[in-house]
Amino acid sequence: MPSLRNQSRDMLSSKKATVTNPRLVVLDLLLKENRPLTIDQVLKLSKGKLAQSTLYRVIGDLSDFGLITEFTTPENTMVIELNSDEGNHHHHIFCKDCGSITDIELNPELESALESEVAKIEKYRSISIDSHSLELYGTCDDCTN
Amino acid sequence: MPSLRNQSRDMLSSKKATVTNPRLVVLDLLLKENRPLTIDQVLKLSKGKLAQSTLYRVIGDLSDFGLITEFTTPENTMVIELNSDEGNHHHHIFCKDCGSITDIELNPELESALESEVAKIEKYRSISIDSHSLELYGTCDDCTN
DNA sequence: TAATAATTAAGAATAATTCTCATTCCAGAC
DNA sequence: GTCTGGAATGAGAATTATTCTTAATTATTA
Repeated sequence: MPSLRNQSRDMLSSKKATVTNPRLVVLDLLLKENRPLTIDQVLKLSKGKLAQSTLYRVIGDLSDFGLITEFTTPENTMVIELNSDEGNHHHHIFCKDCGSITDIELNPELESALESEVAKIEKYRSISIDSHSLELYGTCDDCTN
Repeated sequence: MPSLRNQSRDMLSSKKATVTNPRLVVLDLLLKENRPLTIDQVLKLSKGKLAQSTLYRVIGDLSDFGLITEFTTPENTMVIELNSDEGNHHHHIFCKDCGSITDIELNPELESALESEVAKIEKYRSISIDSHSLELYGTCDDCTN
């Protein structure tokens, strides 16, 4: 039994979640690929081991457990990503040519400048802001060359 | 003939675009409401003067002319917004309760810090970035009280 | 290992958006 | 003002992504 599988098991157990095959398949894949994956990618990479409806439900479950995060591409399709232990905040670059999604972290000063600007906006407008997302759109490394 | 209508006409003419009723209806509405509008809002506010399929096509056309911008809500439905003459860059706050969408501008220093960070990322990763969007999710003024 | 509860798979249902194509409208030539 | 060719529209069908339903299967725990 590969180590990935044990990691996935542990992740589920640590959340007191039932350990089922579809959940393991999705977690294994995210651990193995170590990058955000679209629904299509998950389905293809898991080679028919998952029913599509199951995938969507499993994604909902894993999100609820706090193990993964969902977001969407500019074309409005779902992407999932493993939550790191530290839950570190980051952003994404979407390549308009190949559709690849890359994680980026802002330099910490900028990120905290952003946070404090958000806090200012909250106060000034008397609204409350739960989260923010910054997304970059462009052409990736591979597609530029 | 109201002034809105003339403004809308002028916008289309200035782009050498054919002036048609559906296009005028959409532009009039955006000028009148002066805020981002969802597809549903446009359809309701235009009270059956537009076929849904026409609306989607007109939105594509107006985007191509550079008159409006499309983006999407966290629930993945389309929103359109008039492009200001200066094309000033701004961001959005989405209220998770009432779904309202509000424009915000970052303070200029932060916005330019963001720009230069993006430039740095471009250089460092040898990618090219066309645009970025920052979106805030929370609860608006009205829904907080 | 059996009972119970949770999860799955398949396909139907839904929602947003795009497409098709026959009809209608607009803009420029007369 | 009328004509005409190309552009745009409207109605509904088609498509795509996602969610829902339900009977069957699987996981947990006693």
